[in-house]
Amino acid sequence: MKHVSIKDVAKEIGVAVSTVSRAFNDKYDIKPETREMILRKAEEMGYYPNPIAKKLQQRKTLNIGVVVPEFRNAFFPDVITGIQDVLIPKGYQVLIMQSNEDAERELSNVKTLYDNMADGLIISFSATTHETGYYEKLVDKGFPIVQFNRVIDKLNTSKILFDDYTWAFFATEHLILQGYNNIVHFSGPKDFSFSRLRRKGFIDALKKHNLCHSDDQIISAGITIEAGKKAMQELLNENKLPDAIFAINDPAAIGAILVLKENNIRIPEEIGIVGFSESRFSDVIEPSLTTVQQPTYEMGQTAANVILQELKSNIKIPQTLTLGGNFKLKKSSVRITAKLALED
Amino acid sequence: MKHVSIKDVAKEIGVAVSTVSRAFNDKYDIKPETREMILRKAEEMGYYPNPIAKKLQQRKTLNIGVVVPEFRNAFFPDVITGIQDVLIPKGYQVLIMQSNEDAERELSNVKTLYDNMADGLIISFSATTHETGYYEKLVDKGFPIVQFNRVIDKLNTSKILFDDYTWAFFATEHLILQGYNNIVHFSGPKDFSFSRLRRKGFIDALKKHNLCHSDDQIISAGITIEAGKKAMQELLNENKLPDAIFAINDPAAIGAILVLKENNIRIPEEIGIVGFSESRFSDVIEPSLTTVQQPTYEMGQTAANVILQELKSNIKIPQTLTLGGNFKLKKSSVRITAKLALED
DNA sequence: AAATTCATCGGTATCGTTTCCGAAAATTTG
DNA sequence: CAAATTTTCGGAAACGATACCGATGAATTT
Repeated sequence: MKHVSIKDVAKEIGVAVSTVSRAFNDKYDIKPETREMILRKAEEMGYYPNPIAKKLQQRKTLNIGVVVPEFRNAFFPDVITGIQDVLIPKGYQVLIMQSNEDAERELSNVKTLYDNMADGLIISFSATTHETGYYEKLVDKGFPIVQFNRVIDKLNTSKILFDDYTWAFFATEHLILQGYNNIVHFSGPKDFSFSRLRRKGFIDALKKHNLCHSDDQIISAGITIEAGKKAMQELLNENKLPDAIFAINDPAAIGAILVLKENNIRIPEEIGIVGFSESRFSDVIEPSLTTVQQPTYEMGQTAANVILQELKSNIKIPQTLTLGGNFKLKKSSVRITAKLALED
Repeated sequence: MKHVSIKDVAKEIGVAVSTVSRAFNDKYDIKPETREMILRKAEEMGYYPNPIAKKLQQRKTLNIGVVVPEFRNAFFPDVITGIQDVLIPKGYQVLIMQSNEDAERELSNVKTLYDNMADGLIISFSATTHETGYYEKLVDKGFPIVQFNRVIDKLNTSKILFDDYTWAFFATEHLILQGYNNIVHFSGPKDFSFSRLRRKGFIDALKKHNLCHSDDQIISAGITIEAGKKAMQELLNENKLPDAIFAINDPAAIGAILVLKENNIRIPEEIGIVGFSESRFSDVIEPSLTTVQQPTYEMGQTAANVILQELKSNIKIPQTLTLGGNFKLKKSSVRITAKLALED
C-alpha cells in the first residue's frame, strides 16, 4: 500500500512540488496549460493529495463528531442521516459514537473526539448525564458544540429543539376533544427538557379545560416499552384505570397498549392513547397509534447547518432553533370519527 | 483553538522534543523520573500528542470504514454497535456511511473512505450493486475488506455470514411440523446470497416432506413492509391463499400480517407466519411473530475482529465465518401448543 | 586506571502537504 | 530596445509527531 506522493509526481514531470500543489488547489498563479498537464499526469500516476497531510498542514480535520445516547430506535439514526447528508457533501467526515445512555461513556466519547481534533461536536445527551464541567470547559475554549433533542439548558451552546410544549398541548387537547376526561400522562426522565416540556404542555391543556384533578395524573414511567408496560400494569393493579393516556413517546405508549390488550381492554373505546414518535412502531401496532411525529431528518440537517455556520464565523452567538412537527391521527385515539378524516 | 505542541513542552521544560516523545511512548531509553516529570508538566500545559501528526508519521490512520445500505431498521445499527465495541477500545475510529440502497452512492462512499486513507473497510452491499470492478481493484491492491450479511460471492475477501440455509430450513420445517402443508415463501432480491440461501432452505425442507407442489410457492416479494403487503394482497386477489408463509424477513412478514388482519383472516389458526428478524417488530405485532433471530451484535464483533487480524498480518487468507442464530417461537406460527413452550 | 558497556538524551531527517518569498520568464510600457 | 510589470514557477519553511543515529556521562569490567 505504498502511496504516490506529490514529490513523486513533481519529480516525474520535472516541476516543483509547489507547482503540483498549485495545480491541485486552483490557485491563480499557474498557467492553465501546465495545470492541465499536471492534473493529467497525476491522474495517470494514480496520485491524489493525502488528506492526512493536508489536515496537519491546515490544522483542520474536517471531522465532526456526533454523540448520541443510542441508535437502536429510529429517532437517532434518522437524525444522523440528516446530519450526514449535509456534512459529507461538504467534505466533512462524520464520526458517530454512542453512549449507551451512560454518562461516563459519553464523556469518554467526547474526549476521544476532542483529542482526535474533531472540528466540532453535535450531541444529544444521555439520561444519566449530570456532571457538565468538562463540557463547559470545552464551550469556554470556543469549541463548537451544537446540542439537539436532549439538551442541557445551562450549557451555553446552540440548541436544536422540537416544539415539545406546543405539540404536547395539542396532543392532549386532541384527547380532550375526543371526549376523554380522565387523562393520565406517562412522563419521562426529569432531566430532559423535552420531558419537562411535554409534561407542561399536558398540564396546561388539562388546566385550560378544567380537567386537572390530581397529582396521580402524571406517572413517572420512562421511555422504553418495558417502562410503559410497567406503568400500565401498576395502574391496572391499583384499579386506577384512566380513560386516556398521553405517553412521553411511542415505546411507552406501545408498552401500555400491549398490557391493555392482554387484559382485553378496548382501544380506543374504553381508553384512548397518544404517543410521541421515536420509533416506527405506530403503523405496526394494532390499533395503529396516534402520535406526534418529529422532524428527525430535518433536525439533523439543521444541526449540521448550524455547526457549519459556527465553523465559519469565529464569533459564536448561540442560537436556539425550535422545529415543528406533524400530528399523525390514527385509530388509538379516535372515538368520534364523524368529523375527523383518519390518515391511512 | 491554538494547540500546545510537543515543541512547546520541550522548550518549556528544557529538553529535546525526542525526549518528550519518548516519555509519551513508553520507550525504554528514558529515565523513569524524567518521564514522570515530563508527563506531569505536559499534563499541566494541557498537551497531548496530535493524532493527525502521528497518523501522518506512521502512515496509518486508525480509521476503519463501515458502509451499510441503510440504518433505519434495527439490523445494521446493531451490527455497527458490535463493530464499534471492538474497534474503538483499540484506538480505531469507525467511519460509518450509508448507501441508501444505491450502488452509485455506495461506490462514492467507498471511494471517499479509501481516499481518506481508511486502513480497512467493513461493508454490506446494497440491493442494486452489480458493478464490482472498483472493489476488485481494491482487493488486488491488498486493501483489507471484510464483507458481512450482504456479500458478493466472487469478491475474494473475508466474509461474515449467517447460516441462512440451515435456519430457513428449520423455520420451514417448524411450519410443517405445526401441520401447515401449503406453504409459500416471500423471497427477497436474487442478488443477495442470503436471499438465495433462505429460498434454498425453504425448498429443501419442503422437498424433504414432499410438500413441494408448484413454482407458485415462491413469490418474489422484497424486504420491506410495503413489499410484504403487496405480495399478500396479490395472493388474496388471486384467491390463492396458502396456509402458511415463510417470509424473507420480519418487515415482509409484518406486511403480510397487516393485510391478513384487515381481511379478518386469523393467525395462526387459518394461516401461520414465520419471519426472519431484521427489526424489533416481532414483539409488538399482534399476534407476536415467530422469527429467526440473527446474531447481529456478534456479527459486528466478528467482522471487527477479522479485520483487526488482517490489519496485523500482511498475508491475507480470506476466511468465511458462518454464525448461528436463535429461533424465537411466538404466537404467529403455533397451532399445536401441546408440545411447545411458547416464549414470552 | 584504562577500556568498555550501558542508560539516557539531543539533533535531525522524515511523513505529504501548503504557503510564503523571491527569482526567472514573459509581457507590457515608455 | 531598455525598463517596468506581471505571470509563472522553484525553493524552503512550516505543520506536529516519530525514529534513527550518535554523543555524553556514568557504571562496569578488565
